[in-house]
Amino acid sequence: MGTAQPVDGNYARGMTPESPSLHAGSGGAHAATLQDVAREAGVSLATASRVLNGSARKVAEDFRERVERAADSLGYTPNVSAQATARGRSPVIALLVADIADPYFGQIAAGVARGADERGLVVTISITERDPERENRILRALRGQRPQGLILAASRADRTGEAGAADPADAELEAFSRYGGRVVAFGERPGDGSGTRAITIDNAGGAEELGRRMAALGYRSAIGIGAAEGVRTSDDRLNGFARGFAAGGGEMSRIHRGDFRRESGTAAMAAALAEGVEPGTLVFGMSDVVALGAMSAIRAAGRAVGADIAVCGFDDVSASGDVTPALTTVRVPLNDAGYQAFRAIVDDDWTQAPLPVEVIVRGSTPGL
Amino acid sequence: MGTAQPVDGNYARGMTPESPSLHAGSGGAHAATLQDVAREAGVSLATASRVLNGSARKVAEDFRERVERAADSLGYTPNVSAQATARGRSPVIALLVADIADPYFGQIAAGVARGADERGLVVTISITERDPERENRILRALRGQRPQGLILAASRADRTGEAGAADPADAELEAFSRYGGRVVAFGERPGDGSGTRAITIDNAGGAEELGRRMAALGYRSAIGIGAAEGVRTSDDRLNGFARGFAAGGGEMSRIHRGDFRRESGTAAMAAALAEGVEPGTLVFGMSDVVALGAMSAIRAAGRAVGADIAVCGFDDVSASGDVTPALTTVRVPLNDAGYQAFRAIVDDDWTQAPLPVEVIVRGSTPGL
DNA sequence: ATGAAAGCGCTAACAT
DNA sequence: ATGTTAGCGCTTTCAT
Repeated sequence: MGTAQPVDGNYARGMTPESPSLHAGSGGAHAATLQDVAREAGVSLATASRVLNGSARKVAEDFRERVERAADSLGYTPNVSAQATARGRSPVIALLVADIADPYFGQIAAGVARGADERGLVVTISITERDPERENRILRALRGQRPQGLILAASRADRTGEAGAADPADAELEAFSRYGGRVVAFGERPGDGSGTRAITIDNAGGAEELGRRMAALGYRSAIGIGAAEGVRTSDDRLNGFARGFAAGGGEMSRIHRGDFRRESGTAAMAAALAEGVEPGTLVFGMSDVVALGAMSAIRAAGRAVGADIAVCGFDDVSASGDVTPALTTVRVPLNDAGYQAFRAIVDDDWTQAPLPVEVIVRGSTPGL
Repeated sequence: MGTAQPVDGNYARGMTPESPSLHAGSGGAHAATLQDVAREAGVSLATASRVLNGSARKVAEDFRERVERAADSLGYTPNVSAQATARGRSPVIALLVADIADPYFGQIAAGVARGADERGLVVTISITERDPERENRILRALRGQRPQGLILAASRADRTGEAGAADPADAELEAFSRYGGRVVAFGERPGDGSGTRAITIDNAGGAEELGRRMAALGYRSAIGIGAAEGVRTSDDRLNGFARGFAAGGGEMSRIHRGDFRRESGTAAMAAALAEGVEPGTLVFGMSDVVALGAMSAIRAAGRAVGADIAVCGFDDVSASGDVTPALTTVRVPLNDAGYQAFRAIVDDDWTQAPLPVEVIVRGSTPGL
C-alpha cells in the first residue's frame, strides 16, 4: 500500500473498440464485464482477472493469450468503481483549487495532471471559490471517494493557524490520512502533526530578493497590495518584500488589502490612487493577477505604468509577459509545484525537490 | 435513468467529522461503513441505506433519527465507488481538454465544475495535449469509469470529418453513448448519428462580424494566423473573418498556420514579418492566445502593435484586456459554454441555450 | 498454474 | 414500514 498502481493494467494495450461484439446490443446494452471475458475465453474469473491486471505472471501463455483475445474482441474495459470497491482504494487524486480559471491554479493543475497521467491515476477537481464552508462540504464529500490523495491548493490550509483554534476541516483532513489517504497542502500547514505534506514555495525569499532589486533600481517608496492578514502566502510575500526593500533603503508605506482576484487588485489600486500616489512610487501586488488588476486601475486613472507608477507582482503567469510594459515579477515554477504535489502523494519516501524562484525584471519597473 | 442524481444524499447535512469514534482506530483504521452505522443504530442495512440516501421517505421518524445520529457519530461517508458499482452508474463527468493551463480551457472547465457542483457530481479532468493518440488512450481508460458523461473540448472531435474516414475514437465514443453515457463535444461533430451532443459557438458569425468591423475601421489587408487546415474552430474563424472582411472591401492576403499555442502565434507572426508586413496591415489571430503570441513577435521585431501593425483575436480571455494596446477580439462566454456542456449531459431534454458572441474593439485596432 | 468462492460496501428487489 | 437477501463487477484468499 502507499505506492500508487495503474488504474488498469491494460491501459496501453492497443485494443480495438470497433470490434464486432461491441456493436451487438443496441439500446441500453451493457459494457462487457470480466465475466463475459472469462466465459468467452473459457477460463475462470480469477484467471481472467490475473491476466488483465499486472499481478505477478502466473498464467500460462496460451491462457493469457486466450484471455487477451477475448478482452480485445469484447472491447472490455475494467470497471474502475468495481475495482475500487474490491481493492478498497480508488485510483483518484482529488485536487482542490479556488478557481480553475485562474492561471495560478491552472498551472498547478496542469502539473498535477501531468503526474497523474504517468501513473494512470485520475484527477478530480473541485472548486472552493475560496469559501471555507464550501471547502468543508467538498472535503467531506471527497472523503467518500476514498482518494489516494488530496491536494489542497489555496484553501484555508494557507492560513496562519491560531494555536488551538480547532478548524473543522482539520478533523476531516486527519480522517483522510488516518484512512490511508495522503494529504498535500500548498503552503505550510501550521498544526500538522498528521501526515499532511506541504509544498512550500519560497514566497518570503523571492519577495525579499524582489524588494532588494527594486530598491537597487532606485525606488524608495512602495505600496503593497495583498490579501487579508492571516493569509500566509500573502503575508509572506508582503513581509518578505518589505524586508528586502527596507534593506535597500526603501520603505513600504502602506498596504491595501483584498483577496487574490484581479478585481481586488483593481479596487485596491483605485483606493490607493484616491488617497494620492506620488510619481516614482512602486506598487507591489502580492500576485501577478492582482498586479495586473492594479495596472488596469492605474491606466483607468489616467496614470502611466512604469516611469510614473511602477508595478511588480509575483508568480510570472503567462499574461505578465504580454502586458506593456511587461510586468516585473518573481517566477514560480507552478507547473513543477503541481507535479511535486503529485509526487508527494504517490511516493512513500518523498522530500520536496527545490522549487527555485527567480526575480524577473521587466519594463513595468524601469530604473529611476 | 438519464437524470443525474446527487452523489450523496447527505452531502449537505452538517456532520461533524470530529466525533469521538473517528479517533478510535489508529494506524490503518478503516472508514465507517453502512454496516457500522446500521449496527450502531440497531437497524437493518436497508433502513440505514434508505435514510442515508434520498429514496422517498418511508422510514419512521425515530428510526431515521437513530440512523442519522449513528452516521454522525461514526463520521460516516458513503463509499462512492461502492455506490457506483451497486447502482451501476457513477457520479462522474469526465472532461477532456487539451491543456488546462490554457485560459480558454480553464474558463470552460470552470463552467463545467460550476454545474457539476450543483448536482453533486464529480468532474475528472484529462489532458490530451492535442495528441490524438493520447486522446484515444484516455478515452479508453475513461470508459472504465463509466462516467455519466464525457465532455470533449478541443479534441479531434473538432475536425472536419472526411466522409467514411473511420476514426478509432468514433467507435469509442459510440460505445460510450451506447452504454448510457452522454457525449458532449465542443464544435459540431460531423458524422454524429450517435447520441453525441454538440456545443456550438458561433465562430463563423462572430469572426464575420469582426471582419466587417475591421474593414469599416479602414483596414484593407489582413494576415490570418490559424491552426492546421481541417481544424474546424480555426477554419470557421478564418473563413468567417475573410468573408466579413471581404464584404467590407478588405482582403485576407495570406494565412500562416500552426496550432493553438501561444508560441505558435509567435512563430507564425515571425514568419510573416520575415516575408514583410506593410504598415497598416491587420493581423487576425484565430484565438487570443495566438494573437497575444503574435503581438509579442511584432514587438520583438521592433514594430509597434496598433497604428503600425494592427492585431485582433478571438475569445476574449482575460489577458486580452490587460495587454497594451488592449486586444480587439470577439467575446465568447466560455464559462457559460462549459456550463451548457454540463447541462447537455444531465438534462434529458436539452437544447443549447444561445451563446452570444460579441465583437469588442480595443486599442490594438485603431481606426485608420 | 487454475478455479471456487468469499468478500468489498452498497442498492434494490422481494418478503414480511 | 422494516428486514432479508441477492446481486453490482471485481479481487483475492484458499483449495486443488
